Amino acid sequence: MRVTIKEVAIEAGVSLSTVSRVLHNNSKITEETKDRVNKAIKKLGYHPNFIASSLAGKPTKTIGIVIPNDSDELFKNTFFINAMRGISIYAQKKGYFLMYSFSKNDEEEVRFIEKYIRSGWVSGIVLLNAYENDKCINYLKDNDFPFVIIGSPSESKDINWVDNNNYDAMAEVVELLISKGKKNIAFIGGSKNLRVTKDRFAGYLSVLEKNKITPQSGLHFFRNSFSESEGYNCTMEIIYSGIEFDSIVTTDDLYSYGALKALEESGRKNIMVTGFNNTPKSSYINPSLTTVEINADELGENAARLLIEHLENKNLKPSGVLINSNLIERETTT
Amino acid sequence: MRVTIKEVAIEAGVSLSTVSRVLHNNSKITEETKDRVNKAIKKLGYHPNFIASSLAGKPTKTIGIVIPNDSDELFKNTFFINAMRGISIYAQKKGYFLMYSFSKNDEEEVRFIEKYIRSGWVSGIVLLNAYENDKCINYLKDNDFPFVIIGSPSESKDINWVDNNNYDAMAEVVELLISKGKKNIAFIGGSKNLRVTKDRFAGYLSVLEKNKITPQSGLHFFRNSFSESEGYNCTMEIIYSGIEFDSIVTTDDLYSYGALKALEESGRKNIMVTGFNNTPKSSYINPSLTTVEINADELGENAARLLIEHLENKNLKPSGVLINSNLIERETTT
DNA sequence: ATTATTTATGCAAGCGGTTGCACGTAAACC
DNA sequence: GGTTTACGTGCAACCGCTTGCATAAATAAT
Repeated sequence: MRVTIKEVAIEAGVSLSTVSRVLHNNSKITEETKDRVNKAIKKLGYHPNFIASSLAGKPTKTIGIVIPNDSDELFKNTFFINAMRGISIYAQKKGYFLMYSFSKNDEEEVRFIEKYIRSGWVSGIVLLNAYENDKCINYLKDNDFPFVIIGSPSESKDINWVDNNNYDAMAEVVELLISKGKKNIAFIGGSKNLRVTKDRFAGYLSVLEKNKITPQSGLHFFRNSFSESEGYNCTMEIIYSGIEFDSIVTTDDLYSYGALKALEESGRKNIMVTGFNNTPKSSYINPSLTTVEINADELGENAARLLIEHLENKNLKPSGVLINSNLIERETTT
Repeated sequence: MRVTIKEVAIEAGVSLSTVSRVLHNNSKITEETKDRVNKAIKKLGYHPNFIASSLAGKPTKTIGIVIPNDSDELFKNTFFINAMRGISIYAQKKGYFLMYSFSKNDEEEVRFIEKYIRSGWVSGIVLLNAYENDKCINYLKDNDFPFVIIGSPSESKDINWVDNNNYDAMAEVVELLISKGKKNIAFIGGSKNLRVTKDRFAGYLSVLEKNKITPQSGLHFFRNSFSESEGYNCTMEIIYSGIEFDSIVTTDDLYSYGALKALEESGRKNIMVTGFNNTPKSSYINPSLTTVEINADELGENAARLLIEHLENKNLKPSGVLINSNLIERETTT
């Protein structure tokens, strides 16, 4: 059997409570008894039993991570592992345990969250949602359970979130194109309902305005799914429309791959293209794609920080954190 | 406060023990009381508290996963996330929770394992070690703690492991080359101390022998680190040596990338090259690389299966499982 | 010296389940 | 009809730790 607090108490000649107090050094214990207890702990090789400790009321110091498993897109894979690693870096530093589960769909996602909460295992949850999942958020809010979401919530409900500074990131991209003499910049993005699309589009518009360029709605595209073919189609639409354009920015590398394909097929030269998310493929293709690295590690790390801070200080107000991204210049903008 | 077994007992008009027994339906309880209890459970929305249950002696049904975090290369491929997903698929089906931690180095790895065990949280461990880590294995064996390792142990110590059928996989690769008329096949692999290298090399030799081709030691390379530059160097060595060769097999895509570079630089044509691990880059480069998909999902899934089976049946003997891989033919072998 | 105040430590009641053993009742036996 | 057997259920101890409250000793105040 493992060494328990009881053996330590006997060895040190004190009561169980004293040992427990030494362990949490919360009460004023004489240096002398503290020493005795610590020696006993060392001598017996005692390690506290977290389960018992949790049952008795201490927080579990465990965070549950829920990962959607419904998307095969590659970038998400590196995104997830990096985010998970980021979370682990902060959590481990703070002595927290990490649990994870992959969910096939929204419904399962809620079920897992429920299980995490009801079982008593975890004291906080990180939602690694690439997109909206109001079911989860509502469930967590209804249960008043601490959580943080990576990605911004659609409306600014008062919850904890961590996201990129999408406005600035896209602004930087557009600045780059303008500095290269581009003026007619097309925009291909996801659904306009997504906060991320709105922010990136706003960043795009801001730079146009700053440079006294009138935005042309004929160059703006919002699609409901992320895929190469959507990028291809949008680009073809522009070409057929006859609207003048000299460059394309997108909110996801996938769109850009499609755009590049369309440009090549239609023989259009000197059109600069940029992407978003720095997917693995972006550096291997020819020409290599200028894109934005979103720093998933940092997103994860800050998500963990935010959550743990709120776990340890219950009356902190929910807040959001913006993480900077890096523009990676490659061949499609030269 | 959450609903406890006590409220259920009162609601159903039975004792705590009866409710507990219904929950585990291990003793003979009348259908009628069983019904009453189940109704009460449903009515009150009762969910068992795993923490209490674990304290009272039930297994935690939680598996700890330890991931080495010391190599950035490892994060370029999707091995880990896929293995983790594979593990989750089986574990979740069986109602197990999953914990993970990234470790910076061997030492930290052992520390995390120790923490997992001593805290009482986990009842089994999956080692996601790309290579040997005897410290961990020894620690786990010394403590007689259930675990499984993904990758084969160096010697066949009696432990649970899951690995690819590296012998057959490499044999298939070499068969392919021979079927294309190749005879002088170079081999570039990792350290010969690694079981994985030994197995793949053995598979390679077996096919040569079967085809009455005499292996030439001048075409065999074993390097201690996995990197593009090692692959480059080995290939250059062959070229300088003047030994005739018409193809190269490697035990990792990274070597192959280096080899391709060397071949291109030196203007050698018609040399077929194959890799291993199906890294993302392998399909994007030009020419695309013929390689072997090792099916990380399946490795993970089977690791979880093996571990859970042993957890639930203590007197099972340790065993190993071989997972098939798939040869992916691409342009470097056409 | 006596009483009031502080302080370090111990006591014991939980936290929410599990389970060996005891017990009462009903069925089975002679 | 009385005794044995089997079976379903309850009692209570326990898992290892936490913590409010009580207590005894030490210190300060009068």
